Amino acid sequence: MDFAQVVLNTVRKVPKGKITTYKLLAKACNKPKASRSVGRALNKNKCSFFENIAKNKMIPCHRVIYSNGRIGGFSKGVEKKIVLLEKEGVLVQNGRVLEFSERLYEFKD
DNA sequence: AGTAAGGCGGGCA
DNA sequence: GTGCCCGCCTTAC
Repeated sequence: MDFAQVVLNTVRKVPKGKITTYKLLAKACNKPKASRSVGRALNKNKCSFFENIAKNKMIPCHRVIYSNGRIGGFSKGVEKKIVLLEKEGVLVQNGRVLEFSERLYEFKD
């Protein structure tokens, strides 16, 4: 299993209405320092929700944000992710997730 | 409080 | 195999 695949599989575990961070994702993959690669892995897999839905992959990359509660750069479509987050019940304002810590989903196994 | 620089880790040319 | 790229994180100012 490739690291990227592990990451994708992990992101898929995030329930609707919840979010996570790259750091937690990296930690969940047993690579706590690979937070950067995590983001790259998602981008590599072209995690443009629609495309994933079409492929039945459903990788909610928009649920993955920074550790400081800010939205990442994503694929130049941050605002679109914000809309999706709001549709899932996650309020976002000024590029930040409201009650981010409470909505944070740690992969506590 | 916000901003700057450094460092670590995998993917890809 | 080497080097550069990045959707990051953390520490320092």
